Amino acid sequence: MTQAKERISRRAVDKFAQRREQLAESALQALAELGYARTSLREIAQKSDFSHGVLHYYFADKVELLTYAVRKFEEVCVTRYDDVVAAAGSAEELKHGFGAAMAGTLRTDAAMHRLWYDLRNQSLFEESFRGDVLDIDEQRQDMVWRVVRRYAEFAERPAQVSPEVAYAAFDGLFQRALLRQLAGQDEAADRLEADVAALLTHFV
Amino acid sequence: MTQAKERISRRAVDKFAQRREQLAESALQALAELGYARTSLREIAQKSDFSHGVLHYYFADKVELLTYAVRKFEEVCVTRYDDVVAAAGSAEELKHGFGAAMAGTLRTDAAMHRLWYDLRNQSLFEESFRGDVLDIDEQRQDMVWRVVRRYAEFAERPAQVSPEVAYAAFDGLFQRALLRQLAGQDEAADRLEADVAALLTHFV
DNA sequence: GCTAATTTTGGACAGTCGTCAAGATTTTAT
DNA sequence: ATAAAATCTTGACGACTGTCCAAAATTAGC
Repeated sequence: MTQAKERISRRAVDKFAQRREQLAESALQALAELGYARTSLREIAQKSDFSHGVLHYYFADKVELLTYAVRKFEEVCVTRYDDVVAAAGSAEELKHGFGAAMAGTLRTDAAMHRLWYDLRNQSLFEESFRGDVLDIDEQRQDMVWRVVRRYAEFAERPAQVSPEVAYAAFDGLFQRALLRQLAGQDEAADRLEADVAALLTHFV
Repeated sequence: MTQAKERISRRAVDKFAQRREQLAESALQALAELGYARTSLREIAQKSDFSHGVLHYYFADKVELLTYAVRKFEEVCVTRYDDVVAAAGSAEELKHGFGAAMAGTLRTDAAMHRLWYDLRNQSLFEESFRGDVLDIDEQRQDMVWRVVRRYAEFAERPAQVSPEVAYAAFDGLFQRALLRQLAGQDEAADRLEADVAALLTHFV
C-alpha cells in the first residue's frame, strides 16, 4: 500500500484526496438516509461506485472515515443564512428572509439536517466526534449571530440575548420543526417560519 | 409460553407486569450508558438479574421492549419542575428556582437526559418510537409552560411567546448545556442556570 | 509493449446481533 | 407429594458487522 504522505506526484495526491472526498460524500448519503445506528461500511460502499474493501484503502478505519465525513459536512452547513443577511435591506426583510430560509431548508434538506442532529447526539456518547461537533456548533452559532446582530443594526436596538442563547433557541425551534416535518405534519415549516420571525423580535 | 392476557390469577398478572418493568428499567440503564446505537439485548440482560433469553419471554421483540422502556421513561420525565412551581412565592423565586432546577438535573442526571435526546433523535429515522416521542415531547412542553405561565402570573404580565416556542427555546438551551457538560466544561451548568433565568424574563 | 506500481475486488475472518427453541428449574394447584 | 404450568438458562441459527488480505484489474513509467 502507498500512503498519501509518501507520494511525489501532485496529481496522484490530488486523486487520492479526491477519492476520500468521494467516499465521504457516500458516507454522508448513507448517514442521512439510515442514521448513525444503522450505517455500515457496506452500506456506504453501496452508495459509492466501489466495493466495501476499498474503504480501508483510503481510510484507516470506520472512525476515520466518519470523522472525515463530518468535517466535510461542516462546509455546507455553516454559511446557509449569509446570503439572506447580505440581501436584506431592512429589519422586516431580514426577519422574513430568515424565517423563510429556515422553513425552506427544512422542507428541502430534512435528511441532511437530521444527519447533523444525529451526529451531534452521538457525540454525547462517543468522544471521537466531540471536538468536530463542538467546532461546527460554534460556527453555526456564529452564523445565527450574524443574523441577529444585523437585525439589531437594522432595528437600531441592541440585541437582548447572548449569541449562545440566540443559537440555542433557534436551534431548538428548528429541531422541533424537523421532528414534526418528518412525522408528516405539513404545517411544521409554516409554523417554523412564523415562530422564527416572532422570536427574532423578542431577541432585539 | 403463557401470555399475560390469558392469565387468571391476579398475582401472576402483577408479577408478569413487574418483570416487564424490571427489564425495561435495565433497558433504560443500558441506553443511558451506551446510547441507542450500541445497546444490544445481551447488554440489557447483563444489567438485569437474568439471561438474554428471558427478554423474548416477556417481550415479543426488541422494538416492543424499547417502546415499553420509552413509555416508562416518560413518567419520571415530565413533572420535574412542578415542585419548583408549587414552592415559588414570587416571580424572582420562580425564576431562580427554575434555573437552579435545570442546572441541578443537568449535573445529576446527565446520562438520563442524553438518553432522552438519543431516543427523540432516533425517531427522526425510525417510525416505531415516533408516536411516543411526540407524546412525551408534548408533555414536556406542558411542563415548561406551567413554569412560564406561573411566572407571567407572578409578574402580572402576559407571556410573550407560545408554549411551543418557549419549550423549544429552553430545550435548546438545555441540550446545548448537556453537550458541554459531558464534554467536561464545568461551567456549563452555571451558565445554563443564568441563561434560563434570563430567557424567562424575555418571554413574559 | 512490457514491467512495476497503484488501485480495486471479493472473499474470509472472528465477533456480535436478534431470534428461537429445547431442556432445566422453579412455582403453582390439587 | 405429584403433576402441571410457568419461568429461566443455554446453546444454536443465520445474518450482519469491521477488518484484513491475496489476487485481479487498472494505470504509469520506460
